[in-house]
Amino acid sequence: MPELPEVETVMRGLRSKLQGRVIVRAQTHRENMRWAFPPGLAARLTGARVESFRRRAKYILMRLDGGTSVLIHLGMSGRMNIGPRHPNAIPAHEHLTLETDDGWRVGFVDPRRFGSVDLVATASEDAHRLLAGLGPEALDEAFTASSLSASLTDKRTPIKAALLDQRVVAGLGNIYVCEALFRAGLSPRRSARTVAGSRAARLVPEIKATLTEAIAAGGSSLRDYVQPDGELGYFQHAFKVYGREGQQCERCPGVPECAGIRRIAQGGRSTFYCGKTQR
DNA sequence: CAAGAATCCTGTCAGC
DNA sequence: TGCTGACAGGATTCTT
Repeated sequence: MPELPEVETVMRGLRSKLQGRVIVRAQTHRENMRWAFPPGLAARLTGARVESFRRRAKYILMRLDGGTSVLIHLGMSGRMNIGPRHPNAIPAHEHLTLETDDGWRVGFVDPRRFGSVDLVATASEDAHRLLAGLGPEALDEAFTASSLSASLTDKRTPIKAALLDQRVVAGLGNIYVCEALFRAGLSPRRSARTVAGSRAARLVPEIKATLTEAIAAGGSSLRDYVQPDGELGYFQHAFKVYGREGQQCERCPGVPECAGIRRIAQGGRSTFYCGKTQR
């Protein structure tokens, strides 16, 4: 379920285990995920020292010495697993394995293979084709009500779809869009251009709070962002509307005219919302 | 050009 | 228990 908070938490987990370490061994176990791995990926990783990490939208950037960064996207089903180095067989759907000089083994597992790995020059990371068109980071101070308003002004698409568009704001996915719209009291069906203005002023702080709270939940529930089973980054998080079709929302306790949380399809994806409090 | 649909792939789960 | 179909948190690419 990698949206911004999960990717952030996975990135922090990788940082806690890999930053400053030397990769003594790297192996790919197929030639591609969503796209072909870049030529020489394993060779470039082998012997490299991991300098630092950062996240951009739902991408993780791992900077190596020598001026190369590894660009990682977890897709829909991507996970990072870490554990003591061992000689066992490759786990199912593990496509990339790294081993560090202090005895850890990191595996990138992605059954659905919508994830990706690429190399990019550290000095020009943001010029990579996958990053170049991204909008402002959802948690960056450059993402404001006025900046959001400006990008929604002419959009007739539903606000739900607009917020999923990474060119409008980077990092949100289906779950947190639903959650943020609920908190802001805005209908996911509302035309995006009608959110420009005062409604955007209500929405932006809720987007940020939703994401910040989710990241905090990950940070507080996981030691070094690593689960006991070695999986990085994921955590239990209670959603207010996502996945709660038919349940009473927290704003309508005992309100008879509230039909409960609805589920509709928008652009082929499920949207959850309260028809009474979200307008 | 904007917006919606199709698409990549496998696992899981509900229903029969 | 086993089969089938729907669906899944993404984002690019293709069509309209």
